[in-house]
Amino acid sequence: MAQISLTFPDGNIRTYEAGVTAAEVAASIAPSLAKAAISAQVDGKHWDLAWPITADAALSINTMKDEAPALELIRHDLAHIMARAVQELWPDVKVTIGPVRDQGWFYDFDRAEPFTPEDLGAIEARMKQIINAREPVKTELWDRARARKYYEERGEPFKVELLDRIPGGEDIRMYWHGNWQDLCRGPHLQHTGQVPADAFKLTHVAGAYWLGDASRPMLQRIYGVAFRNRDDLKAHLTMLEEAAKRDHRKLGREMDLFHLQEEAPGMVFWHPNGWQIWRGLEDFMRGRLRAAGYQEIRTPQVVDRVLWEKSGHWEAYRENMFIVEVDEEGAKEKRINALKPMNCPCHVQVYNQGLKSYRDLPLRLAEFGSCHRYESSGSMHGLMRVRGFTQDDAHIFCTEDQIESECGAFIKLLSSVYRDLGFEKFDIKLSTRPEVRIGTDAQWDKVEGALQSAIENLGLPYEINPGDGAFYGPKLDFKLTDAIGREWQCGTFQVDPNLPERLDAEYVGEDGAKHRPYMLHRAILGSFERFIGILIENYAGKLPFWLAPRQVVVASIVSDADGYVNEVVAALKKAGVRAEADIRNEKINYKVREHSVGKVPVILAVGMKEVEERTVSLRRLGENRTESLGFESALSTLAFDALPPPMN
RNA sequence: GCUGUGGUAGCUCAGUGGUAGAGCACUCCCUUGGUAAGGGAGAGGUCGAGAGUUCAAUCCUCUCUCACAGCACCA
Repeated sequence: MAQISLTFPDGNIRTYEAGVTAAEVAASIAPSLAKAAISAQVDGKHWDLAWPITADAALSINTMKDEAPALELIRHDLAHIMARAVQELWPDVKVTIGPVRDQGWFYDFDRAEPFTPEDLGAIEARMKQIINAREPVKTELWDRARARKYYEERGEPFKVELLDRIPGGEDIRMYWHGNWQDLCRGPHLQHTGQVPADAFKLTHVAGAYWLGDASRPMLQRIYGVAFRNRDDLKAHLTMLEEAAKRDHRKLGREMDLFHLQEEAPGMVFWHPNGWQIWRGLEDFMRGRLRAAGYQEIRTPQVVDRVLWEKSGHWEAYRENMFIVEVDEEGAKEKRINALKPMNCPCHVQVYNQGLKSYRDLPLRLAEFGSCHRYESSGSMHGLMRVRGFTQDDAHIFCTEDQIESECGAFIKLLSSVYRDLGFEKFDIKLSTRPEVRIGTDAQWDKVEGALQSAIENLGLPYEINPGDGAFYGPKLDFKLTDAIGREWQCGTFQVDPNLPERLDAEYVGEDGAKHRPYMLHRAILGSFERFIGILIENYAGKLPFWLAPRQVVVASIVSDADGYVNEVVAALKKAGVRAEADIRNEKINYKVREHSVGKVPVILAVGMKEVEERTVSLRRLGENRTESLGFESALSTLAFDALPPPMN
C-alpha cells in the first residue's frame, strides 16, 4: 500500500496508508476525537469521515464546535431524514432535491395534495424517531446505470432527471440513512443520532417550481430551520419574532403612516405622518444633491410609445409597463402612451435641449422621479416592492475620462447619506462584463478599471460579480446592513454608453467635433417607498428625531395646565418642531403609554409644578427617566434636534 | 404569473345554513389623576365582489379580486 502524508492544523505531519478514511485518522489521534468527529476538511474541502483519502493533504477534523461544517451537516442530514420521514408516512410521494439554505434547509416533494400544518407535526415527530433510533449513515459509490435503473424501478422520475444532469465524469454517490437512501454528493454525519433532536423545526410549506423553472411542475416545498442546540433555535425564533415586530406594514398601520387598498394594488396612499417622513427624507436628499453639484429636474409621467421604442424599453421592458391609450380627437387610431417605468429616457430629452459643450460636462441631472412598473401580483410586498414608486434618480452625462472621479464622488455622497440615516455598514459589488455585450474589450477595460480604482482610491472593500454587468456597461451595487443584520440593496451606479447612442445625445468637444457622452445612472436610496420601509424596520419605528413624523407631544397632567401646554406647543411649532398638544381628559399614565406606543420620540409632561416654574418634564422614547428643563432650554434643544444631520 | 392559506367593526380576532360577537380604539358621562391602560354607558358591520345551490347563504359551490407565505420575476 502506498503511503500518504497528512498535515494537521498544528503543523504536524503524519503518514498513513493511502485510502485511509478521516474517521480512521481521527481514531489514530484520540478515541475522544473519533467520537466527537463529525467530518473533516481535506485541503479545505468538506470531507465525509467515511471517504478515503488517497493523496497527501492538509487535514483537520471537524467537531460540533466547528460551526459552519456542523450546521451544514446537521441541516443536510435533516433534509434526508425529513425526506425519509415523508416517504415512510406517504410512500407514494416522489422525492426531488433538498439543499441546505440560510438558517436551515428545504426539500421539494411531488405530491398531489398539499402538506398541512398537521402533516408537518407528524413529519417532525417521525423525524425525531429516526434521530433517536441512531440509524447509521452509509455512503456508497454507484455505477450510473445502476442508479438510473434503481430510480426508474422505484418510480422516481425527478431523481432520474437529476442523475442525468450530473456531468459525465462525476461520481454517483448514494447515502443511506438507515434503510432509506438518497442520491447525494455528501458529506454527511455518521449516524442520525448526531443530529440534535431538539434544535430543529419545520417552519412552513410552499409551492416551488421543479428546478426553479416556471414552466416545470410545481412541487411542495417544506422548509425547516436547524441549529446545533436548542438555545440557538430559540434565539432564531426570537429573532423572527423581532423581525415580525418591526414589520413596516404593521408599524405603518400602528403609526398611521400609509395604507394600500384593493383599488390600487402596489400603489401607496400616504397618510400625513408617513408623508412627513417622506418629505423629511426628500428635503434631506435635495440638500445633499445640491451640495454635490446636481441640478434637479422634473419630467413627464406619460410619454408616447415612440420614445420608448427609441430607448429600447418597448422591446425589452413592455411587459412591465403600464400602457395608457388615449382617444385623440379626429385621430384614426388610439395614441399609445406608457407611464414611465424609468426616468433615463426623459433625462436624455432634457440633456438634448440645446447644444452641449464639453465645458458643460459632467452634467448631473437629478429627479425624484415617479415611476410605474407593472410588477407581477405575487411579487408585491408592502412598501418594499410596489408598482408606483419614486426613485432618487440622477443621470450624470460625462466623458469617459470623467467616469472615475464621478464614481468616487458618488460613493462619497452615498456613504455620507447612509451614515447620516443610521447605516454604518454597506457592501459594494462590482458587476463586470457579461458574455453578451456591446462595445470593445478596450472600452470595457477602461470603464471597469475606472470603477475599480474609484473604489480603491477610497480604500473601500468590494467584491466582484463577474459577468453580472448590463450588456452595455459595468455597474456597482451598494448593499446596506440594517440593525438586525439584514442586507438591502439600495444604491446603484451604472455606466451606460448605450442610451446616449440610441437617443442621440452628444456634445461638442474641444476639437469642435461632436461626441457621445457617457451616461451614469445612479441612485442612493433606490426608491423612497422601499427606503422608508427599510428605515421603519431598521429603527423598529423609532425614527431619529429629525425624521419622526410627530416629534413632540406636550401632555397636560391636570387640565389647569392646558393653557401652558398650548403655549409650549405654539412656541415649539414656531421653532420648527413638529409638536402636538394632548389636553385630553386622561391620566398622564395613559397619555405616556399611548404616545410611547405611537413612537413619539419626546413627551413633555406638564402639571401645575411646571406651570409655576415655567419648565417642562421631558421624557424620551425608550427611557424611563424624566428630565426637568426650563422652557427656553427645552425649546432650543428640541429645535436643534429637529434639524437634519449637517453635511461634512 | 404559479402553489397554498386567508378576507367578519377602525385594529386584533371568535362564530353560525335561519341577516352576528369579544377585546382594544371611538363617542358621551363620572373622574383632575405626576410618567406605559381609572370607572361607567353608548354607538359602530351589505361578514372582499359577483354568480349559483337552497324556503333561507356571512357559512356550501364556482368565478373574480386583494392580502399573506413561498416560488418565479426584478432588461
